[in-house]
Parts: sequence; C-alpha cells; structure tokens
Amino acid sequence: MNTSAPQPTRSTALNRSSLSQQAVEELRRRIAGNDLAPGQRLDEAALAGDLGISRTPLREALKVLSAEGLVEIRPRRGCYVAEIVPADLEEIFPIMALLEGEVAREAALRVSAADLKRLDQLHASLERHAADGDVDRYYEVNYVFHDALQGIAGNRWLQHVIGDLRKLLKLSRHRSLRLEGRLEESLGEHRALMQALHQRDGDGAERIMKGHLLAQLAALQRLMRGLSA
Amino acid sequence: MNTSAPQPTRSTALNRSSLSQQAVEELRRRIAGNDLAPGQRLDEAALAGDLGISRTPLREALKVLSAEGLVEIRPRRGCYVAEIVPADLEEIFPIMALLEGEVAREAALRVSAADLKRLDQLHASLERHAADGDVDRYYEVNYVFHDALQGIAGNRWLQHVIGDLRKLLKLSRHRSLRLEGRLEESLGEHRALMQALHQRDGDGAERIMKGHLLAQLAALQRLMRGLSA
DNA sequence: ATACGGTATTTTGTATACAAGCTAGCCACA
DNA sequence: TGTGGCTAGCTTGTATACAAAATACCGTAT
Repeated sequence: MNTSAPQPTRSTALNRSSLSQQAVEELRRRIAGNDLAPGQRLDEAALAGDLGISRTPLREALKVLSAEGLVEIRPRRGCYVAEIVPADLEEIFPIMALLEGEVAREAALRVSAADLKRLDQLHASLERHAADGDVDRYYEVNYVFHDALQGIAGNRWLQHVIGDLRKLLKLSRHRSLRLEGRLEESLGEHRALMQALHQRDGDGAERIMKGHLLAQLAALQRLMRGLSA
Repeated sequence: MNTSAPQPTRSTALNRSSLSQQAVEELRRRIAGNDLAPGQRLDEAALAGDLGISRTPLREALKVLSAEGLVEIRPRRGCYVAEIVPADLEEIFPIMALLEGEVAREAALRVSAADLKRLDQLHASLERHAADGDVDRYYEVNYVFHDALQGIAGNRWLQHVIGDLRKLLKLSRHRSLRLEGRLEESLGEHRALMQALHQRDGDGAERIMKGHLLAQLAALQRLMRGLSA
C-alpha cells in the first residue's frame, strides 16, 4: 500500500498480510490520527486510489471497521467515520470502569514477584514522564501499563472486550491529562494502585481502578464543559 | 438469497438490504443452528453457490462475522467456524456476570411502573413455560426478559457489548437448563430478581444477577464434566 | 516401502466490469 | 417566483475474470 505514486512492483518491505488487512490498519491509524475526521464521508473510489488498492479489499476493510464501530456504513448512502459524542463517553467509561476494575482485581490476586518488578518499572517511567511534563509519553506508557495488567489478569476475552472499547474511545481525541492538575491526580491513583497490587489487595485494586476510570470521565466532562462555555 | 434453485428474478418478498447483509444474517442463523458446525471449514465458492450469491458479498459477510468472533479467517488458508471451548466459557461468563449485573443495578434504579408491569408479565410467562417443562420457550422468553431489562437500564453501549458476547455464547450449544433441577434454580433466581426490581434495590438486583450468571456457568461445568466422564 | 520433490489443481485474494440506486441540477408548469 | 418531476451523473453493490499461493497428488529415488 503506497501513499504516494502508483506502485510499480509493490515492493514495500514486508508484504506479509493481505491488502484488506493492511487497509484496516492504515485506516485505523488515519482515524486515530484524525487524518480522517469524525463524520467525514469516505468515498470508496477516492480512498482506494489514495491507498493504491482497488475497491474490493477496501470495502472488506470498511466492513471490519464498521464492526468495530469506527465507521458507520449507511447502505447505498456511503461510509462515514463514526462520531463519539459526550453521551457515548458517559456510557462507555462506566463499562470500562467495571471491566478494568475486574482486571485490577484479578491481577492483584495473581501478580508474581517478576510481574511486580516490571510494573514498578513502568510506574517509575510514568513518574518520570509526569515530572518532565511529557504528556504524550505518559499516555504511551500508561497504555503499556494497563496492557501489562490485563496480561497478568489472564482473561483473554476480557482483554478483547476492553480493547474494542478502547478503540472507540480513541475516536474522541480528548486529552484530559492536559487539564490543570489531572496529571498529578492520575499519578496519585496509579501510586495507590501499585500499593494495592503489592499488597495483593484485590478489592482495593478494583476500587482504585474503577475510581481512576471514573475520574478520567469526570475530567473529560470538565474539559468538554470548558470548551462549550 | 435463495436456498434452493438459482433465482430467476430475485423476487423474495422484501429485498430491502444488501446481499452481504443478508448473508451475514443467514450465516449467523446457520451457525447458531449448528447447520455450520464449530471448526468446520467454509469453502467460499461452495457457500456462495449455496446462498445463491457471488463470492464478493459473501467475503464481506465473512469479514463481519470474523469481527464478531463467529468465524476465524486464516489468511490464505480459509475460513473456519469458531469453536468455543470450556476455557472460553469460564472467561466469558464472569464478564457477562459483571455486565448483566450492572444492567440489573441500573434497571432497578430506573424501572417505571409500566416497566414493572411488562417484566411481571414476562416473568409469569417464564413460570408458565417452566411448569410445562417447555425449555425452548423458556429460553426464548428469558432472552426477551434480559433484553427488556437492558432497555430499561438504558446504556446502549452496555447493550452492545453484552450482545456481542451473547452471540459468542450461542456458539456453544449449551442447554444447561436441561440439567436436573437447574430450571427450578433459575426460576428461583428470577423470582428474587423481580423482588429486588420491585423494591428498586440496585445492590440486590446486581448481586442476584451476578449470581444467576455464575450459577449458569457452574451448571454448564457440571454438564460438561458429566459428558466427559 | 517410505520419503522427498515437483507439478497440477484447488482456493484465496485482488482487480475490473457491470448493474442499480441515489443525488443533484434543470426545465416545465402553476 | 416557487415547486414538482424528470433526466444525467455519480456512487454503491454485485458479478466475473485473473493472479498468486497453498494443497494434493504422483512419480522417483533411496
């Protein structure tokens, strides 16, 4: 899949997967990166041309993205990038709180010494990026941390469901951590979580993680109120 | 989409949706009905011929089903009906317990008098089918009941996530209610739930619903142990 | 007899051609 | 001048043709 001229021999590095699969990944990137804005209509011919593929694999990719909720296919009308409105966030975050809370509980009960060491390292990295005010890296490491926790919890379907919802949340490009004081709050919640994990306190870890997610929602709501005011 | 001869004019009643959409629905039916057995390989050309459509819309349908987890597409190797093993059930049911528990909690807090009337009717229907030993209709009404509760709870994304997981559970053609005494147990749990709903007891409804789902899992496990022994 | 390799066939993945529906713009008429 | 319907084009949905990879089959050699 080229992003410039029509490919002469399709030589791009490693062509391991199918074009439709590559299209899914590229479109996910473009949607997450806001190159394709929420609500925007996707013209199949134009997009296929842009990706350097034909409409057939592109349409298969759009079906997948539609199933993920990233685009909405209106039959005979076209395909549109999904929009996540505040009302959606208010519904999704409580679900995430439940699910991630369960992850935290299970992780606290199953965590090994080696796991704790790795989590401590990630947490230290979070502290460092926070101190530097490097919000982007904080987000990155934060993601890795939550992912690691899911791995420890060990429920693959739970991981799957959380992953689906997280993809959706990426649609709303809100960076609540840029809110005054939220970064410190978040860090504090992470510290408390680490403590609960060290103590293998399942109830505590669940409670803290739920609170962490709901605090994120509250911060987002403050942010959105601020923008609309 | 015909299931017999090649269609002459494609005149079947109302052809509102696209062939790929119809194929999704038909394949879902066939998978749920075990016409397509778990693990079975799906030959695109043969299946397309059987559905009376070409491979293009069929492949789009398979992409959708793959995203739902009903089939697994192995690149360049073919498409297979997904298999749900006991280990999967042990992961999925606890998630369902969480989610449906939340539904029960929210529903208990928001339920209106009219809602309660309708739920009472559904519950009465459950009691009747149980008394008749009509397990199939019990399952049907039970589904409608849970669906109604989700409507009352009002979280559309929660509904969506639960729906996704339920589709998966259909893959394992579990009929735990056929287990000795499980039908009566289930009925008892439903009675307790109705009481909690009438009392608008969110905590109680959540606890009962969680227990209901986990009891289903336990029954399934007894059933599976029985089969393998 | 068995294992390895090469060829033929089958099957997936992609492109293109074709059909049908939707949109928009224009003209006629009130 | 505004409204209604018709036509032209543009876009989606489907079928088919083609390319490439995987599988199966067969023959040969050890």
